[in-house]
Order: sequence, then structure tokens, then C-alpha cells
Amino acid sequence: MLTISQLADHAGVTVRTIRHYHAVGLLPEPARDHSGYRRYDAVAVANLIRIRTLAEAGVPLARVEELLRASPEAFAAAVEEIDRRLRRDVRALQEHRRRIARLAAGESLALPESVTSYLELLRQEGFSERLIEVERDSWIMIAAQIEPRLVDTMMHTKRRQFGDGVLRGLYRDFDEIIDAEADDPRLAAVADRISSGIEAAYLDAGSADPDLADLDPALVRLLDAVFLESMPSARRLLELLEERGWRGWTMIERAEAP
Amino acid sequence: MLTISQLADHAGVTVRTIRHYHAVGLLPEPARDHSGYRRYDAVAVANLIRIRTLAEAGVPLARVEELLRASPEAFAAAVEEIDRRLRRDVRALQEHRRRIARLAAGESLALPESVTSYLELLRQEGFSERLIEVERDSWIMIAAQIEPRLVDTMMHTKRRQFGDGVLRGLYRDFDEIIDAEADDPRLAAVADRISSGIEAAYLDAGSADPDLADLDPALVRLLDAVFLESMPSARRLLELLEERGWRGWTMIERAEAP
DNA sequence: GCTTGACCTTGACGCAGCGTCAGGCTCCGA
DNA sequence: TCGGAGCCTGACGCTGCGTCAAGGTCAAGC
Repeated sequence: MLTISQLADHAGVTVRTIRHYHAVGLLPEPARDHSGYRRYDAVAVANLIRIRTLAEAGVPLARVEELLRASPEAFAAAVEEIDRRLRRDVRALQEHRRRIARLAAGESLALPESVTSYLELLRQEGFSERLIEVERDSWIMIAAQIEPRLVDTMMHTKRRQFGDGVLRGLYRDFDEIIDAEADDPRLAAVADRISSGIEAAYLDAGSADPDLADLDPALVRLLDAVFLESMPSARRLLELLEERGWRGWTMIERAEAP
Repeated sequence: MLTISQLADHAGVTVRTIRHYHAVGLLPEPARDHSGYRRYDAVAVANLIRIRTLAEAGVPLARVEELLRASPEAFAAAVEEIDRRLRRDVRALQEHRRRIARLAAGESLALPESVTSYLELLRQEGFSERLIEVERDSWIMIAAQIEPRLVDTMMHTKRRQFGDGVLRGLYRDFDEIIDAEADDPRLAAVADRISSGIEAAYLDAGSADPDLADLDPALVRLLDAVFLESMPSARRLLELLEERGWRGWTMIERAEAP
């Protein structure tokens, strides 16, 4: 006959845990000795170990109770499912390790150097702080989600496009209409220039920006939303672009003919 | 500018989670718009994702807060440690998978067949239920802790020893003195027979029972405790054995000369 | 202008799975 | 017979949110 602490030691749990299991009816209350102490037999040890085996595998206590009462077939089926979950957990842990490693590798600063130096370039070119801020916020969100190496690749492309003059012209257009209202007459001309710029990119590379192709759709929607709120005329500009055969913004694509 | 639910969607958390982080000071409260709604910028997205990366890796929120404030070196060191923990968790999960698999493989009954049939043999030989019960309880605790295959090996050895007559004689002795008090005159003779039985086993195999050699010491202590409480004269019997040069019970060993 | 439904706000209680007192009785070895 | 360890019940505390409740707000359609 065992005392509660002997039972606890043997199963590798605390006395409090055992009393908790009694309270929730998971482990039956044993007989008491003459002074009210609980006295356990070997069956209790086996039961407790079974409970812990399941509980430590992450099974909620309520389900542990079900399972121990269940038929052998139901039990086997549940064990199958628990094992699937354990395998998934292992994979999740390994994914977390990768994400944590990225955090440690200097990405703890919001932005990689390739982006900050690009923003510095824009500043030197004389673009407005408003525009640079929108650009910066977008990149913070992108950098938070994808590998730093990919960010560097994207920035490389951007620098090239900027050097070619295409992107430089676009930024200049934006800086001019950044505070324009939806009925501003300059919007149409801007839409024309954007449209032909994208057309050129499509002829060149087969899409507006191949780097963006495997961006998470949710991220793309968010970036679109950021753009829509960055200037009052954004919504109207998208309409004008749609008239010219383009849909979307961050990941702009050819629209069906209306 | 984002609303709270946009922020939540993007980071893959609930609105409630974000408010919780505000409440505990983990994420700074953003500015409010004219009607009191919270409005977030891109930096909040990046911060929230960093928080979640750590939290999902099992870091308590209180430590997440520390870490985000910590110096890059302290942060890197902490990440190192978190990664060690994650690796340990992976190993633990895999160990759980093994234990769960054992539970599923029929060990859900308290005892493997090799043990129940051995107990049946004792019953047929006419030993008392008291004695069989002590034997049974011991095996339940052993079987709960070690691989079923090893239990089968142990039972095989026991059956052989029983067949040889050594063990049979011991059981008969025990059944006779199971209710004896510590001053019973028959104890000395029993101790003599046990002693010479063990002596023979030592000459034969180099130890009393090689199968028991790698049993967990805690388990051995527990089994000794079970034996000590199984009959009133147990303690006295151990003393008599110690006078004859043997120490312990479950894993009996030659004692130093006193 | 009005309704409807999706959001937003604060405040509060609920939950698992125990940890951790508090206050008192019991056991055992010296 | 004393002191320390172990047992008892009862109750509150903790983490990380989920989940009402009881309202105010926004955008769209009629």
C-alpha cells in the first residue's frame, strides 16, 4: 500500500496533480486508512501512468477520461489521431525553429539594409516623405513575412527598374497626385503612363513583377489596402486602370475584356 | 491605416488576442480615430508578428516582453536557449509517440498475457490468493514502466526458475509465513533457504536475477516498499538476510561484511 | 432619412491544469 | 516527548486568451 507522495514520485507527478485528478473524477478516490490518509494499490500506479502518458501527449483531461473508458477499438482509433497530431506538432515546432532563427539573424530590426538604403535613395532623389513612408510601411510588412534573402532579390529588381527610369517616372507621378481628389483631371494621364509602363514590363518579363508571384494572397490584399488608404484618389486610379485592362495593384494582372 | 480586425487577420490572431496584448502592455496602444477606434500602422504588423513568432514557440508572454526590449546580444542568447528547448520538445514528442504506441498495442489491459498465465499457474499450484495478489501488483507496476517484450523475457526466466523447483519452494515458504509476526521462530529457516537459493543463482548467473539489472532504481524502491507492506514479518526477514550477507530484496545483492 | 449588418468599444466572468498558501492533524525516528 | 516530514481540506492565483453583455459606429441599399 502506497501513500499519495509515493504514488506521485513513482509516476513523476506532484501530489497536487493526483488530488486534482481525484477532484475531476479522473482517478478514483482510494480507500482511507484509520487516520484519513489515502492508501493506493498497484492498480492506481498503472492507471496514473496511463493518464500521464495521454496527458503529456497533449490530450485534454476530459478526453483522457473518455478514452480510458472507451472500447479498445475506439481507443486505438483515438490513439491513431493523437499520433497524427503529435507528428503535426513536431513539424510545427521545426517551422517555429526556422522562424525564430530568422528573428535572431538580425531581422529583429524591422527592415533589412537593402530596403533602408533604397529608401535613402528615394530621399536623395527628392521624393516626399509621405511617399517614402508608404513605401517603407509596405516593405516592413513584406519583410516581416518572407525570407530576408527574397527581400534582397526584390530590392535588387526595384533598383534596376528605378535606374531604367520607369519606376522613377511613376514615383514622380505619385508625388504629384498624392493629395489629389478623385475628380482630379491629372489622374487619367497618370493612369495612361502606368498602363504603358506595365505593358512594357509584361512584354519584357511575362508579368508585371515576377518577384511578387509567390507572395501570400493575404499579404497582397493588405498591401492593396495600405495603398488605398495612402492617397484619396487611389480608388479612382484603380478604376481608371481597370478601364485600361488592368486589375489589382500590388500584384497587377491583365483583366478580362469587360 | 488598419483597423484592429485587419491587423488581426494579417497576423493570424484574433481581435481578442490583440486587445489582450494591449492590456498587458506587450503591444503599445495605437492612436484612436475620431470615434475611438484603434488605428494601426505597418510597424504594428511587424511587432505583432514578432510577438507571435516567439509566443507560438512557447515563450511566455512575460518573457516575450523582456526579449523585445533586450539588447541584440541578450536576444540572440535567449533565442539560442529557446531553440534548445524546441529541440528538446521535439524529442519529448517523439518519446510520447512511442509511449502512446505501446498503450495502443494492447497494453491497455493492465497486464500482458505472459504475466496473467503465470499467475494462473501459481493459482493452480494452490498458492494463496494473498500471495498471488502481491505478485500481481508488483508485475502491474513493472509492466507499466518497461517494454512488454522485456516483461515476457522476465516471465520466461521466472517460469524456468519455478520449473527447477527453487522458486516453488520459496513461494511455499512465503505462503506459510505470510501472516507470521516478526518474532516467529520459522523465519530463520526461511531466511536460510532463501540465502542458499540466491547463492545458487549467483554461482549460476553471476547475480540473483540478471533480468532485473537495468530496472529503474525508483521502481526497485517501490517494489521493495510493496514487499515490506505485504507481510508483517517482511522487515525482520530482511534483517535476517542481511545477517547472512544479502542486502535489498527486489534486486538483492551481496552486502559487505559487517 | 432609415434600416440592416458588420465592426468597434469597455467590462466582466469563465476555463484548464495545476501551483501555492493557510491552518490543522498524524506519523516516525531520536 | 519532541521536531520535522507528511497528510488532510479549502481556497485563491496564474496564463492566455474565449465568450458574453451592452452599447456606439460605419457603409450600403432602399
